[in-house]
Amino acid sequence: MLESLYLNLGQHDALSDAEKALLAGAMTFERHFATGQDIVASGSRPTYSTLILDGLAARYKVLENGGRQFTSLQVPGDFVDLHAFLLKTMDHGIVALSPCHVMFADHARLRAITEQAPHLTRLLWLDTLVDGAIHREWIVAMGRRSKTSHLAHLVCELFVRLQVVQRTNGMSFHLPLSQAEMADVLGLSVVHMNRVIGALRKVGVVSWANHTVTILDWHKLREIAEFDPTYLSMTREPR
Amino acid sequence: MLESLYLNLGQHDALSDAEKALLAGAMTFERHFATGQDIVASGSRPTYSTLILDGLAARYKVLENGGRQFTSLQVPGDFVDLHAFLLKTMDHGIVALSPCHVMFADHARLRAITEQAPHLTRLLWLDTLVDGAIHREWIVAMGRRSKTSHLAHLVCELFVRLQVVQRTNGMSFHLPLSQAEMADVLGLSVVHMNRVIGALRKVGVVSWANHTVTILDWHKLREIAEFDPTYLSMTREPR
DNA sequence: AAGCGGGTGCAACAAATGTTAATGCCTATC
DNA sequence: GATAGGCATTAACATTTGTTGCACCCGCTT
Repeated sequence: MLESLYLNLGQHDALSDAEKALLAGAMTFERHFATGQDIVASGSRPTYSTLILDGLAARYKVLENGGRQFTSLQVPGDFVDLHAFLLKTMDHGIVALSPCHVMFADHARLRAITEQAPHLTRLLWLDTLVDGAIHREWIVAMGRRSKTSHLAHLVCELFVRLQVVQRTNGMSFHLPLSQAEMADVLGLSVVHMNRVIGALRKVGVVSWANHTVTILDWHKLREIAEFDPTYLSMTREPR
Repeated sequence: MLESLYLNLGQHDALSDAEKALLAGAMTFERHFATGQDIVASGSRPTYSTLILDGLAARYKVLENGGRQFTSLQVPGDFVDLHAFLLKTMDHGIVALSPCHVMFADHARLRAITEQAPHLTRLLWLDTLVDGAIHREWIVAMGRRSKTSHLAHLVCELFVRLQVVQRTNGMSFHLPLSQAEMADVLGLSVVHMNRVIGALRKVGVVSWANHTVTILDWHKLREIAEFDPTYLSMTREPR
């Protein structure tokens, strides 16, 4: 059941059986969310953190004018709100972008892990640090990349992250977002999002239909994106 | 000497004298950096983390076309690269935006803190989580705010953060960035950066000259920015 | 079968933003 | 006190991005 979490945390450093047991012990109940449902509400003060077992979710904020911006995409094996364990108050919401199967980790038990299991604590901390590294990469993409490059970068990132948790199929992966939702990821209008996807298609690096993205030319895609996966910390070393 | 760090960490939860001593004990030597110097190089694998005692620094990435994007601004009391303690490899550089006085915390001693001082460990973890929260707010600003609102939001954020570490002077603070550097924060051209600063001046909410920003109308500025400081976690509560 | 709704795709035009270039004001330096 | 360089500011023009509106397709319901 927690295989994705073990794959996710275990990509950075070895995870012992005892540590896996501690993680499993922190888990409480499971739940399913339908597409579009809020998994965590902005402003709430959760007493548990949410692990995605299956499905795709996103963090988002909404402005007064109604504009929505996604600040991250979360794949299976990700804690969507591990930060709330210490930040306490959610300053953003989390929405299910597909049917989501999740499991809740109790904050009191996470706290016990920080008291008794330093190495596992560091791995959980690291998980949130990688989150931050992804945020920084998104900031760079939004500020200084062309929109085509930004989208290419996102495709590279998602492919690599999904590969870690074994959610890719050859060079394809499932991406259930509508173009309107993609626009809220890149910070564009729907019309322009459509243009940018068209541009990536036109140069022949991806096919994109029926919510399935297939990378046709990884080398060229990576070049357009200037994608360097260093920020994902995928090397296994002592932490 | 470490007063800014204590103020920064202590804003989220009480910091005991024993914890202050542990932090002080993790520190090694100090150093000064001149404006424009790299404090940490991209791609390096530091064995210590850098605390800013005084001055302003920024994280940045540079793209192949020469474009630079700052991903954060760091004020006194901030660890600029605490994440490198666990991420190991720097995927971005850190540059001094003013003369910087810094002090280095040894990673081996930070690791000892994670083994022996769970509460302090959580506070350090929290510090990196607030970093992430700021990143998310920047993503929203870049994606969905008007440029004027983005700049207003940045001014609000910097004012509040500098106030915590007692670097404000009434409603003014020192901001040593040139407009070209500001453009690399907001992801704009220099010319447009100038237009946006002009727009904020024109509505009379700030004066901005000689690297000094003065907030003339906090209420209105906050309104333009839709600034809500929740994401900075400035409430003191058990963590 | 007809109608509805959501999503994609596209065209025409409007607005925002980038580029290039010029001007003027400082300050450091010789 | 002359000069050069960095920076802020503005203008004119080019490019990118947003807005509005519509056509089309597909799955679903009536």
